[in-house]
Amino acid sequence: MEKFYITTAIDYVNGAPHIGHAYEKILTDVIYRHFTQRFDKTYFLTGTDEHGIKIQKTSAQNNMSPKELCDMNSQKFKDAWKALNVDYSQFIRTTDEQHEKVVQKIFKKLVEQGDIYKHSYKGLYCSGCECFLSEKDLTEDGLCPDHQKAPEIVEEENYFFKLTKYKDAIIKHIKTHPDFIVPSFRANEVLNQLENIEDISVSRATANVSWGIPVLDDPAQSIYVWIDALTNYITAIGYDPDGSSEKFKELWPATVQVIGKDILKFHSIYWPAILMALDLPLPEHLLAHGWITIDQTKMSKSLGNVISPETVMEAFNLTEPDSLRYYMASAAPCGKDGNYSDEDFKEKVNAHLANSMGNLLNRTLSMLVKYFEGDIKPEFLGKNELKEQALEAVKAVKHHFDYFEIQEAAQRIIELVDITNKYVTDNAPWTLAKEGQIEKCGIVLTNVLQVMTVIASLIYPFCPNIAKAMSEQLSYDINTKLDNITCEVLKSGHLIDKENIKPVFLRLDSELADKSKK
RNA sequence: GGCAAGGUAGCUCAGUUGGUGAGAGCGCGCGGCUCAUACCCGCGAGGUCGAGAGUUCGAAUCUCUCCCUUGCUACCA
Repeated sequence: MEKFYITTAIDYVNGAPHIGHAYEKILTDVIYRHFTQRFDKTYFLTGTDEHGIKIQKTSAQNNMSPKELCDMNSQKFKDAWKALNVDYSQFIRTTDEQHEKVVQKIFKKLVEQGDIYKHSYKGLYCSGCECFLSEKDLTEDGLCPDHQKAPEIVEEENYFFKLTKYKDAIIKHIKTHPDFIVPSFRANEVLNQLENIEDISVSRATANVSWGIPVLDDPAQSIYVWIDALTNYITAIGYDPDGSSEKFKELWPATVQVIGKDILKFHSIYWPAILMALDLPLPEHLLAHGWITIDQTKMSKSLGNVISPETVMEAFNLTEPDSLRYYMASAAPCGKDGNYSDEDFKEKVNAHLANSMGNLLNRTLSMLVKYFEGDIKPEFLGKNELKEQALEAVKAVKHHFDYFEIQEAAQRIIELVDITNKYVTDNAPWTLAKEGQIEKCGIVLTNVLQVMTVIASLIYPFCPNIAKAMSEQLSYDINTKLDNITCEVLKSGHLIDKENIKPVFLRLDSELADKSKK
């Protein structure tokens, strides 16, 4: 029995979720759902990162307590993932009591074993950044480039984590595990960054940052984001320095941790170092995805082009998230940036989901009803020329997922659809029916329907609702494991009545799409 | 500035270690079909493979120079 544990980055709750957050969760969910079709034990963790001075400030501005703000925004993320059919197993919040307790214990353990030490530090502190800046970070006027104000000179005694102690081990790990960082071209970037690594500050004066987890036995210091946030991946599933849960022992190390390319440094350097200090194995893969740009422009609040998943759903009047999921997961080669545009979205989902895949099922079932009253006769079975191609596609899709080539996997599925459409046209069952070659006609239709069950399974991770609609019309069990796919599950007997044949995905209306562009 | 990746048909891109006349998808044009969600199938486009030079019997594929783009370096999915 193979296990599969996948995580997303936890989102900072200083605002509402946007399409970039959604992209990561959809991508993760697609991967997760695929592996649920293969493995018995799968687990998907997501959540929110809730401490820090930004939350503290934003909540004060809004006359709320930090916890109230976190509760409110965290709920927005949960709602968004529900709307997008993101089927996480657990949603962790860094304000969860269990998490906070274990973080304190981890911190204490690292202090006791000498991996965390106290150190007086004098430097240029920007309260906006919530961190010390070096002089080269500043503008010519000596201002923080991001907040346009002068940093203060602050001397503070903080706790530091001995990152440098693990530098060589991390370099070695990256070099000996070429598939640790996906895509691999990012590994070079990380190795470069490792050259100039220093110990990192892992606490803040509670006087400055009160919204954080206090250091055990030293409440004047609160634990900074690295130890707090990164450890969520293990605290959520029951890690405890004093003895971890069975669940933890079963799930850790994570199979793949999905993150944005911007936080790869923290996940490929800080996080492995922390794990090494705790004597825990490292995750098998870090999957660093790119950004979603909007109409070729990077999405940002200042440009006012931030799109939320709801905006897209409403613009196209979508009742199900399947098409958005399909588009986002297959829009970009994994790791590179992908672009979102209304036009491209409409074009892709219409072509693939409606015209090719949906219509294929529709036309075939219609003929089965028209010529055979919806019955599959025994003599139609067992002569499927498409079987090999269908099983080949299953193999290829699995292979692509093994390497997190999600776009390629989607392409391969559509390729199988195209092959099958061509098969229908080439064999022209409507002509066979007219010419009285009734058995051959039935065989052709049955062959196609058998392939459709395979397609339903393969498309399921991307489009769970569409896949379910397909499987219902085929009386197929969508929970079939990929290893059990035979391309001959349909048996003789009555399959469907005319009134139960329904398009599984309707074309996006062009007028509607035009409207949404305004 | 440093490190890295890339510039191939209108668009998005494939093109292993150099070698049959340079490809796919989408869009577009024409043709076919009529079972189907005005769908599906076939055919076509003639792109100096960023520019220049070099190596070679032969280069989109190797070398050098130049131009341009992007990523990382430098909080943020």
